[in-house]
Amino acid sequence: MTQASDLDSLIRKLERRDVLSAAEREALISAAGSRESYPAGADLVREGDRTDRSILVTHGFTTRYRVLADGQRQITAIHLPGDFVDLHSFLLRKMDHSVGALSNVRVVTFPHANLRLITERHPHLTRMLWLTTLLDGAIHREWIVAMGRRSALEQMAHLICELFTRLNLVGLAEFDREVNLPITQTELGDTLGLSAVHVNRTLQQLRAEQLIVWQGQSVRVLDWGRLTSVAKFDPTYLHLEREPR
Amino acid sequence: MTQASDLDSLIRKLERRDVLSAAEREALISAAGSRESYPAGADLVREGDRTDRSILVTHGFTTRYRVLADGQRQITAIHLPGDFVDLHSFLLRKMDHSVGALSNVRVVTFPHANLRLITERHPHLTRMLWLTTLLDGAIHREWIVAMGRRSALEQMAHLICELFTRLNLVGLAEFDREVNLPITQTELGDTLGLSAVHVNRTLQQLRAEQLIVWQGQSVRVLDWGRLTSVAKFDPTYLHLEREPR
DNA sequence: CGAGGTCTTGAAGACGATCAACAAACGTGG
DNA sequence: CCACGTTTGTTGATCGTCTTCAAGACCTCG
Repeated sequence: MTQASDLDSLIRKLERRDVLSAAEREALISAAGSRESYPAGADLVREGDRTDRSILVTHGFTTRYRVLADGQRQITAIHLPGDFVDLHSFLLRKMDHSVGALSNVRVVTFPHANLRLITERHPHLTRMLWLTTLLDGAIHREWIVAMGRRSALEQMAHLICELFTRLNLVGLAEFDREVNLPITQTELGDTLGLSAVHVNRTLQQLRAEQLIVWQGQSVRVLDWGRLTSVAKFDPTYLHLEREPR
Repeated sequence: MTQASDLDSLIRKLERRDVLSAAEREALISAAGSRESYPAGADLVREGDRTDRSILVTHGFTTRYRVLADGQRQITAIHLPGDFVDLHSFLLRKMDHSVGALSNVRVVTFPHANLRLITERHPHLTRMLWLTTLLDGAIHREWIVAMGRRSALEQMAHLICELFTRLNLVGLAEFDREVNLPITQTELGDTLGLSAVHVNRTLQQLRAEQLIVWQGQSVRVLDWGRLTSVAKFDPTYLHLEREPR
């Protein structure tokens, strides 16, 4: 069964934005269903699926992606522990994208029936769950800005800044230490809308400018200040303030 | 004061996705606050604002946009009548983008206090409002796919297909008739992440291929089937099915 | 009628894609 | 523990899409 500690990242993420009552934490824990594991490369959900549950990542990394008719692939979101991969399926019902595992992942499922109960009994907790999907939307908008108006170098730097900040939030990154990012250059290309070759050259440029070290899955930011300035990274869109919501 | 008919587009948009009870329609109407008007070019909301209300467009077109330090601009959403421009400000609190009027617009405001009451008394209506922000997110994802993996021509065709479909939903477009789109080529460029010059050439190509006629603000699709196939437009992401949510 | 915004066109150049080949790292089974 | 096959990363050369710059036409509205 699900253990309370599985929800630590989620609760940490929520409590960064507002206070949760003990009753709300309880409600969240009792809404959780089964634990599951998926190997790297597996699909957790497929485009077109109609599921009766939403999935929370507890360990590992996943992506939302779509594959076009000609085989081209675009990743539209990267999920870290504490992120729901498809909370929107609770109301959208039919998946308009797939969800794949970047690394081996462990998840906890939330039956939609239980989520519905939360919306009927816990207005504030409902708003907090709603908030997590709004944060998704804010990140989507930032990616649109990056894809539309930033160079490959800026875009890459921006993604690294975002991932570090979000990982830090759930205790998985310190800004001056190396971090584990299980994502290949091909996947980075599918995320940023670039070719894998150009991703490679962009990373080399970031390395040449002494901004990062990226070897295998280990990434280290050498100069956070300069990286954020290259990226024009402003974390406002992550809404990190704790306030009544 | 707000008239019930101001909410027609919103209610039409919601009822396309699920049934609303009379009590829910009432609750929505009584949650509405003042009516306001803005001239084309005005800002309804500015990045950094903390507002105590959310805005619903009843007439006209608006955009969400961000301006980068170097003056570059990126539009991240286009709103039609029946769309909330910033329902997310109810929970995100601080705006991470601005909202501008593409045309003269009329709006109805919803004080956050009233929205909060809805979340406390009307679980299903709350889910429907939540749903509208999830639809925003789904559209964002589709734009990310378009920006990352589609050519300028495909991207432009896709945007036209999306706008026609969304306008049709609120009774403002027939697929074989001309439609009023108050958006300049510069603004199209800021939407698609292209230069205004390239937007111009892309539109000329769509015209040369007998797909559209676009003169001033009047747009007419000449061959919906071929346009959707050029755009690889699949409306799944707009979640047009009516079902329990 | 004039002025500012919008649209259009041409020329040159940059950024990133594509193609191709090879090196390095990884994992799997023998 | 090594051999081998596969995935991932790296490099060079060429190509194409889209950008930038610049100028002129058109249009709308005071």
